[in-house]
Amino acid sequence: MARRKDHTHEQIRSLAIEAVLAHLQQAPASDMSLRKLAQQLGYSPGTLINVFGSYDLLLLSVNAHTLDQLAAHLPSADLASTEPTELATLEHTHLRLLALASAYLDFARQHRYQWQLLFDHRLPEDEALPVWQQQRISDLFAQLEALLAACSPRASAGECQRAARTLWASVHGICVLSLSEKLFTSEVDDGPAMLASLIQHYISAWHQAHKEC
Amino acid sequence: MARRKDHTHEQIRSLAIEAVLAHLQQAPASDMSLRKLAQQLGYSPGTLINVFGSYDLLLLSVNAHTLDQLAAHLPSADLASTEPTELATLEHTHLRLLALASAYLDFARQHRYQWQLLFDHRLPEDEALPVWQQQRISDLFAQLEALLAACSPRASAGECQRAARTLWASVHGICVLSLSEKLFTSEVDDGPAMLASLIQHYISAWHQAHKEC
DNA sequence: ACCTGAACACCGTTCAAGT
DNA sequence: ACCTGAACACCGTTCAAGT
Repeated sequence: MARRKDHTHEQIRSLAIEAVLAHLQQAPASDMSLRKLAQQLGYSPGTLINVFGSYDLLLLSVNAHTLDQLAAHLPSADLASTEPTELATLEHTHLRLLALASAYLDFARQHRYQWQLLFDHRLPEDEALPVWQQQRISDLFAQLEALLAACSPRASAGECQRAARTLWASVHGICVLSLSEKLFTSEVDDGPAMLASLIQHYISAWHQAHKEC
Repeated sequence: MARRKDHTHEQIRSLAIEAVLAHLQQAPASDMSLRKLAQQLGYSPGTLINVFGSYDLLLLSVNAHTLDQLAAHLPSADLASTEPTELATLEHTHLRLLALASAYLDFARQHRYQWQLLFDHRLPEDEALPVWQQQRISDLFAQLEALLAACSPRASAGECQRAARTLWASVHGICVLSLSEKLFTSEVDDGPAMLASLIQHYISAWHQAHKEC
C-alpha cells in the first residue's frame, strides 16, 4: 500500500535503536527480531533493511550506542582533582582501577542484555571493528597502562601493556561469570568481592615486582 | 514413506552428537541446524526431536560431551608423584595453577566452537544445570581451593573459595578475550603470557598476604 | 524516490497419517 | 511403536509493483 511515513532515514535509525534498547532493558536480544521491530515501528522489514543495510548492522549500531553509554558510565580520568605529586602512588592506582572495574561491573549488571549483545554479536568471520569503536577501547587501555606505569615507573611500556590487558581481561571474565551464573553453582556470587580480590592481589604484586633491583 | 532405519535411540543419540561435534571442529554452532543435521543423518527433524526432546536439549547433550572432554584434557591432580613434604610450596601451587589454566586455554583454542557453545547456550530463564555437570565444576574448584589452601595454610576456607573463583573467572576472561579478538584491537594476542602474568601476580600476593601475622 | 507486500529460502516444532 | 512429511508459525532478505 506504500503508506509513506514522514520520517527521515536518520529518524528511523533513532527510532529503531531506541526501540531495541528499550527491549533490551528486560529481555535478551534473541527475543527481538527484525520483523517484530518493524511492526512495532509501523514500517515493513524491508524499510529497516534499506536504512541499516541488514539486521546485523542494525544490531551493530545498537552496540555502538551501548559502547558510548559504557564509556560515559566509567569514571573519567579526573587528573585535575588529585594532587600531582601524590599521583604515582600504589593507593591511587589501586583505588582508580577498582573504581573503573566496579563501574564496568555495575554497567553490565544494570544493562545486562545490552552488555551481552556487545559480546554475543560475532563479527562475520573476522571483519574489523569500526575505527571509532577501536578508539574507545584503546582509550580505556591507554588509561589503564598510564595508571600502571605511574604506579611502577620502572616497568617498561610492553610490561604495562601486558599488565593492562591481563587485568582487564580478568575483570571482564569476572563480570561475565558473575552475570551468567553458569560457572558458580549455588551460593550467592559476589562480583564486587572478586573484583576487589583480583585488583588488590594483582596490583600489590605488580608494584612489588617493580619496586627495586 | 516411513523408511525405518535400524538404529536404537541410543545409537541415534551418538550419531547426532558425533555429527555436531564434527561440525564444530570447523564452524560455529549457529551454522548448524536441526534440519541440516537430520538430513545429514538420514532422519526427519521430528525423529531427532523425539529422541532428544528438542534441539536445545540436543545441544545441551553436546555440551555434556564437551565438558567431559575438557575435564579429561586438564592435568589430573597427580598427588602421588610429588613429594608430600614439599607439596605446600608456593612454587608447586604456582606451577600447578599455570598448568591447569594453560590446559584450559589450550582446549578452548583447539575446540573453539565447541568451547564457545558451552557458554553461548543460555539456559531458559534460570533452569538449573544438570547435577553431574555441577559436580564437574565443583571438582575443579575443590582442586583450586586445595591448592590455594596448601600454599597458604593460614587462609580461611572462605578466603580460599573466593580466591579460587576470582582466579578462575579471570582465567576464563583471558581465554574468552584471547579467542574473540574483540577487545584487543590489532597486535598479536598472547593468551599464554596473560595467563602467566595473572597467576604469577595473583599467587605471589596471595602467598604474601597470608605469610605471617 | 521511497515503501510495501508478496515471495524466497530458511528455522524449530507439532501431529495426523502411514507402516 | 516408530517414523515421516506436511503444516504451522516463525525468521532475514530480496525485489517487482505500487504511490
